Amino acid sequence: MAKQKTSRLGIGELEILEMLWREGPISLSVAHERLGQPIGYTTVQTRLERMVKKGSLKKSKDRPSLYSAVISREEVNQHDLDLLVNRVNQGAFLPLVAQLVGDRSLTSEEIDQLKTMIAEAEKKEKKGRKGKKSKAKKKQGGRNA
Amino acid sequence: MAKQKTSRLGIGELEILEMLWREGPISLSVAHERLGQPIGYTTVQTRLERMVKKGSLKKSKDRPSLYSAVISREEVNQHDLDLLVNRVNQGAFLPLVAQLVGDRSLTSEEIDQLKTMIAEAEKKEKKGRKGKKSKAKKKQGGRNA
DNA sequence: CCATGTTTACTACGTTTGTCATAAAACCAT
DNA sequence: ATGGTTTTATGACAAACGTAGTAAACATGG
Repeated sequence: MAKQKTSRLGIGELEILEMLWREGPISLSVAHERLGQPIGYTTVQTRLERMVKKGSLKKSKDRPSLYSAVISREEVNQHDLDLLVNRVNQGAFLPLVAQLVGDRSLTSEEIDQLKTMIAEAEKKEKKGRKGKKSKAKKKQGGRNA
Repeated sequence: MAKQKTSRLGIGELEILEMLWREGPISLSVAHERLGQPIGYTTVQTRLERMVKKGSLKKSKDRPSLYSAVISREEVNQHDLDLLVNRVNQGAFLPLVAQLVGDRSLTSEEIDQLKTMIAEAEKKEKKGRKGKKSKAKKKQGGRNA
């Protein structure tokens, strides 16, 4: 199997995707507007078209064609998150959570949600520990090589 | 205020940085080895040099020059994490934590650490609530029109 | 039908990035 | 000093990207 290209989207592509995620399927003219930035009309067209060609966007058959993202915000986030996790200490994800949690002041609601989340995880952990004999954590140890 | 360049590092640069983070200051020849991949010697040289020129790496004056990352793993992670957070529902970070926590089976140690982490945050929250009057999270609604 | 405005297609150009070849320089063992 | 090895310096080329101009196709009010 081919070398699993890292396939990270460039910042430019992300910019387009972000717009489409929040604006939904839109025409080129609208895209140009919504993108704000002092950027040429055909420039946006080119960027959009290239992404269509690469498969990250699709274009509807409507008269003013509507462009929309093929990959969801969640998928991209998941992917980026994975890359991030694999970049931190041998795949440990706690440092990331720590950064996430430590860098902002949380509201008590958020704290509650976090607690719930942990409780969930704990329940799962207990079950896993009882049901199967030592599940051992997922493989993400030594990357591809 | 100028438009806050997104400045995301490309995947290629990240690859180099990752190597340097884990290997520490190393010479070109070592870098070539450690990078593993079937890649030409001078290719690595070029990539390294370009990054030096751009300021993301620095080269020592030793005889076989040693290359090292200028930005830390933490800084990059922090930055990427911020971008990620801003991409998720209006800056909400909980979805990310949820993904992080939900996608893997945690050990009880990890769960403990998470609890500790939450406790910390809670302490901070209480204190903040007493000291200042309602923090109110800042929105990040419309960009530059 | 036709002038005019909108949408789409095609072409072009400069920069960045990945890939590498050549070759000059510096180093080292004999 | 001399030849082989390692390190460093340059030059190149193609693909990807951001930017945008030109023009063909299409739609529409008159």
